[in-house]
Amino acid sequence: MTLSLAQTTYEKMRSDIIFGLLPPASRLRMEELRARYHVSVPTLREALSRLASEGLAVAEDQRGFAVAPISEANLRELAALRTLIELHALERSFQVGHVEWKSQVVAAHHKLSRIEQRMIAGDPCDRVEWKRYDSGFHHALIMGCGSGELLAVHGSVFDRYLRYQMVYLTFRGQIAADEHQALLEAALERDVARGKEVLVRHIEGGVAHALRAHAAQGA
Amino acid sequence: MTLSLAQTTYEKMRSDIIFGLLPPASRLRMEELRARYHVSVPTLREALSRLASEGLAVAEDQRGFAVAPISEANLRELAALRTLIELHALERSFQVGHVEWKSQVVAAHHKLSRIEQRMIAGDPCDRVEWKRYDSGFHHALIMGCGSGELLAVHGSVFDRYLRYQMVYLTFRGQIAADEHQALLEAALERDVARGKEVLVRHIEGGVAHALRAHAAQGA
DNA sequence: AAATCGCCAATCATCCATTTTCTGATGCAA
DNA sequence: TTGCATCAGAAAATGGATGATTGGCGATTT
Repeated sequence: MTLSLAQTTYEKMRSDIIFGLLPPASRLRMEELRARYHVSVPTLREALSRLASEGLAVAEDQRGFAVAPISEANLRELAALRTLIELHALERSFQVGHVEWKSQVVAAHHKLSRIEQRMIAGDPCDRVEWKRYDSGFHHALIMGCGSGELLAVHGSVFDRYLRYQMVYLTFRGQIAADEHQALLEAALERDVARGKEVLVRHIEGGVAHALRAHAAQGA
Repeated sequence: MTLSLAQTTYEKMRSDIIFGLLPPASRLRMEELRARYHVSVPTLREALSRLASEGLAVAEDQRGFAVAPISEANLRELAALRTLIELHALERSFQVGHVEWKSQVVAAHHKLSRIEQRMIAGDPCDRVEWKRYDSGFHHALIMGCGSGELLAVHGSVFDRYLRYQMVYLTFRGQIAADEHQALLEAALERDVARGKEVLVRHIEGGVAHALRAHAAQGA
C-alpha cells in the first residue's frame, strides 16, 4: 500500500490548517508551500483544490489560494450543522447499532478519558493526539448509524468546527470530560433522549467557550 | 473575470458525471480525458481530485480514477440525507426568509413550471435545462435559511441524488409538477408543516421511481 | 487622484523519469 | 488438450522540472 504524495501532502496541509499552523486567512504562496512540503506546484494545486472544495481553503481567482477565514457567523453555522447531523446520526446509531458498536464506543471513550485526565492534571499532552481521541469518540458514537454518506458529511463539518476549538486553544477540562462520560452512559443504555440532550449541551458549551476566547483575543 | 481552466474542466466533468455521459463505475483514463477535455494531465488530476473529495469520483490507489459507482443502498443514504438537510433548511427558510426570498421562489417556480409543462406535453426538452430549473427551485425554497454552510452541504448531496434521477432517466411528469406547485403554495403561506409533508412525499416518490427503473433495467 | 508601466506570482502546457499495474504469452501439470 | 501459474513487456499513473502566458498589484508619472 503505497499512498500517493498528493494524498499525504493533502492530509498534512489539512492537519496544519485545522491545528492553526497555517493561520486563518493567510495567503498560501506556491513557493513557500513548495519549500514547506517538498512537492511540486501541480501536486500542491491538487492538494489545495481538494482543501478548497472542502471549505478549508479558498481559491481566489487568478490569485492563488488562502486558508479559509474564520468568523463568528461561520462558527455558529458549523455548530448548527454539526448539531443537526450528529443528533440524527446519534439517534440512528443508538437505535440500530450492533453489539460490536458498543464495544468500540467503550474503547474510544477509554482512550479519550485517559488523555483528558492527563490534560486536566496539567500535563501538556500532544494536542494532535487529544484531537484524534475526541474525534474518535464522537465518531464511534455515531458509527452505528449505518450510513456512510452521513458519516462522511459529519466528518467534514466536524473537522471544520474543530478548527475553531484548536485556533482558540479551548479545552474545557472537567466539564467536557463529564459530558463525554454522560454520552458514554447514554450510549450503553441506548437512551436517545438523554444522548441528544447531552450532545446539544456539549456543542453549545463548546461554541460559547470559543466565542469567549474570541472576544478575549479580539480585545 | 477569467475563470481558470481547471475550474471549467471540473464543472464540465461534474456535469458529465451527473448526466450519465460518463457512466457510473467507468474508468477514467488520463489519455482519453485529455482528448475529451483538451487539458493537460496535471489539470485533469486537479479536477479529478476535487470530484473524488466530493464523492462523484473515486481515486483507486496508484490506478487512477473512476466514476463513483451507484447502488441502491447509496441512493437510499443520499435520499435520507437530503431529506434531513432539506427539511431543516426549509423550516428555517420559511421562518426567516425575507420578502425578496419569496419573489425568488415564485420566479424559480415559474421557470420550472414552464419546462415541466413542455416535457409533459412530449416536447423532448434539454434535460440539462430541466435539471437546472429543478435544482433552482429547490435551492430557492431553502435559500432563505441564512446558512451558507447548510446550503453548500445541501448542494453536494442534492447533486449526487440527482445523478440517480438522470442515469435512470426518470421524469415523473404531472405528479412531480403538482408537488412543486404544492411546495410553492406552502412557501408563500410559510406553512412549514405542509411544506415538510410535501417535500418528504416528493423525495420518497423520486426514490421509489428510480428504484423501479433500476429493477426494470436490471431485469 | 488617476492612469500606466513593470514586476511578480499563478496558471497551464509539454516533456521526462519512475513506479505500479495490467495483459498476454509461455511453460508446466492434470 | 485444457487449465493455471508465472514472468516479461506494455501501458498507464505518479510526480518533477522547465518555460510561456496571463492577470494582479504596486510604484511612478502626469
